Amino acid sequence: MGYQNNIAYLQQLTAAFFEEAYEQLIPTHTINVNVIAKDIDGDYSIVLFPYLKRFSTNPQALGDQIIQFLKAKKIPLQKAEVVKGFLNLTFESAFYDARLNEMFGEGSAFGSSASNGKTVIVEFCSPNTNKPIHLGHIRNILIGWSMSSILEFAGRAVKKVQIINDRGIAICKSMVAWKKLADGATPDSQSIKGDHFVGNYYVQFEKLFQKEYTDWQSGAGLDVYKSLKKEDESKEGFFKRYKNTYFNEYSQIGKEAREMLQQWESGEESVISLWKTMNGWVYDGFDTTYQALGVNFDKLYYESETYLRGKSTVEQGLVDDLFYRKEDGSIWVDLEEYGLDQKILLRSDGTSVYITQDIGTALQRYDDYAFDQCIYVVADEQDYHFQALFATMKKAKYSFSDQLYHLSYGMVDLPSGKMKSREGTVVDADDLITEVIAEAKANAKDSPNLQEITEEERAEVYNRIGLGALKYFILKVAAKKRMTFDPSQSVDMQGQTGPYIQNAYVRINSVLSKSDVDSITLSGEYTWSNQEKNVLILIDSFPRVVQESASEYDPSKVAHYAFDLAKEYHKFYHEHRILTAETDAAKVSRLLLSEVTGNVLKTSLRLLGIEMPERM
RNA sequence: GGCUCCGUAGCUCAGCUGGAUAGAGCAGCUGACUUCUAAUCAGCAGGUCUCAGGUUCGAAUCCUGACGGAGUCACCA
Repeated sequence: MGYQNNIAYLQQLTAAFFEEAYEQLIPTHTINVNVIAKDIDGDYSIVLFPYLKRFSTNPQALGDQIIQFLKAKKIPLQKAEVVKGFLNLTFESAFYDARLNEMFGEGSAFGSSASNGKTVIVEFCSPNTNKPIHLGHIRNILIGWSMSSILEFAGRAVKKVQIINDRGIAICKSMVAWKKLADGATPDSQSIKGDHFVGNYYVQFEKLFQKEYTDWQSGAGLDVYKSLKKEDESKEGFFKRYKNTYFNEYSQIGKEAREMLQQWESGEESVISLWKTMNGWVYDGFDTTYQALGVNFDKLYYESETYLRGKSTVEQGLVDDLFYRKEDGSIWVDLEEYGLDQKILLRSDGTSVYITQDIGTALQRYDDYAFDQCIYVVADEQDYHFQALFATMKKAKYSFSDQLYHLSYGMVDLPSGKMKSREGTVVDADDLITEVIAEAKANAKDSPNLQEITEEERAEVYNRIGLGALKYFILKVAAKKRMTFDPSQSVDMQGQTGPYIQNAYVRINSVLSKSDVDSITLSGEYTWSNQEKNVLILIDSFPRVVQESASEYDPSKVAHYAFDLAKEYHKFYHEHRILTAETDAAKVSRLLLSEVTGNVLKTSLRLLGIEMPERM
């Protein structure tokens, strides 16, 4: 846990220099230390430009001063020179032996931070219970899961939660359609996964509704069109716009769904019972998908259990004069002081809206965990909603309102454009998972390295490789950016992919298993090559990458790092013999380098929710 | 229209708290497996970092403005 990486080390030394030579305190993190580009001589460089004016000196003079300082401190430098305003430093080879020994000593904890005593809640996934999980949820889940792992590794106590949108008009639609059409069918009787089963009835409802609406448009709806249309508005445009109003005011089947919602709210026993049954089917289906993805949660919050608390909180806020009531009875909050708008908190009929239950849920969570931070992993289409939610909590003076954070990620597009359920272009999560694993199997089944293991073990290897490809493909893109998901690219296993990284680990694993060397401590007998130093410098930077990924809420940093490291290792592997190295010193050095690299690769992928196969 | 985000190679993406000659992967072309796992490696080719100004020793990165794309501005979630 005490590992200090080389960049931080040099920053600290430079700060100490400025303090000693100029009696100036310069914050260490502002000192610009970089790993030197490959084609320039040296390991690290300190950028001197920022200090020239301030200390009225020139690069050469300042550089020389720092060099003298470092020499006096007995820093093991092999070379130090000033080049065009940069102080370029090369450590002695033996310095890296010591660093590698340290990294090895940390074992699988290398890169982690000691607990900082903070509790962080990460909310992710959070599906509706009326349809199965799709590609959009997968990105959400992978970001949420990975972020949780990274934060935990970086020293926080993490609780993974979801808010399940288990009530409301959507699930009632599925229930109405089931009652009309199912004739008692169940997921078991039809051999369909529960969430898909319920989702099918949701689709059936929409079909019935659409037919009813279309019929109406050429009958009674015509008069409505004529009397309400805007100037020059086409029939098509009008009826598109009018759909919600039709649903609420005219639709027969819409009325059935709304009545069911009212019966639900008033606790009508038969409705509650059907609701429980159908949601139960959905949860069984979800569980299967979570298991396939290898994720789980510490606690599930249900909207049906938190919305009442949201309502009463809003009503109390009205009494406390934080909110106001309009003439029609709806309750609003004025967020202009936060640069936002008026926002509705309760409908005129007293029922709750989206933000209402979010208020209740946040309070419930704070009661449960007294969190230091609560992170909501939700797509960027809801940016405004979360601004409004957080501002409302602030206005209501909740102590934790500044500890709420919206991890806003970009939505997933297909090469053909946006996913649209109406056009059937939504990529189903279960299908996708099945497909990537099948692809991995197709690639791996003839591998000579998988012949000696059992069928079960082989299946596990296909699993890890397929999911590794899928997860890496999604997580390598910066969370906040919108991404294009090309299904054919997502199953690629060459180049910048999960399997490429897994392959580097498998190679290491294979070499280590053939080695006869037990415990190793290096003592500088071997001089590292440049390529080996590239790997050493990279593994040294791992703790820094983890910190960055955590503080920027972005798993893609870890993803790119894992690839960079695998790439450097593959290159090293080609250029150097390990088990049959020139000398024993070279052999043990390379073995230790390989082992630490393997550790870091495994940890990196674990932080992304990807498991390593032992062979492939 | 207001606000927010995005624009880097044919495609998918890094680099953005200012640093050295803008990088990967895929796709294309050429090579390397009797040798520790070739899901690998080496090489070739591919760029007006959307555009125009500004800030400065230095700008893909920061500022301003345009252009292009997306999201949002619901008594939906």
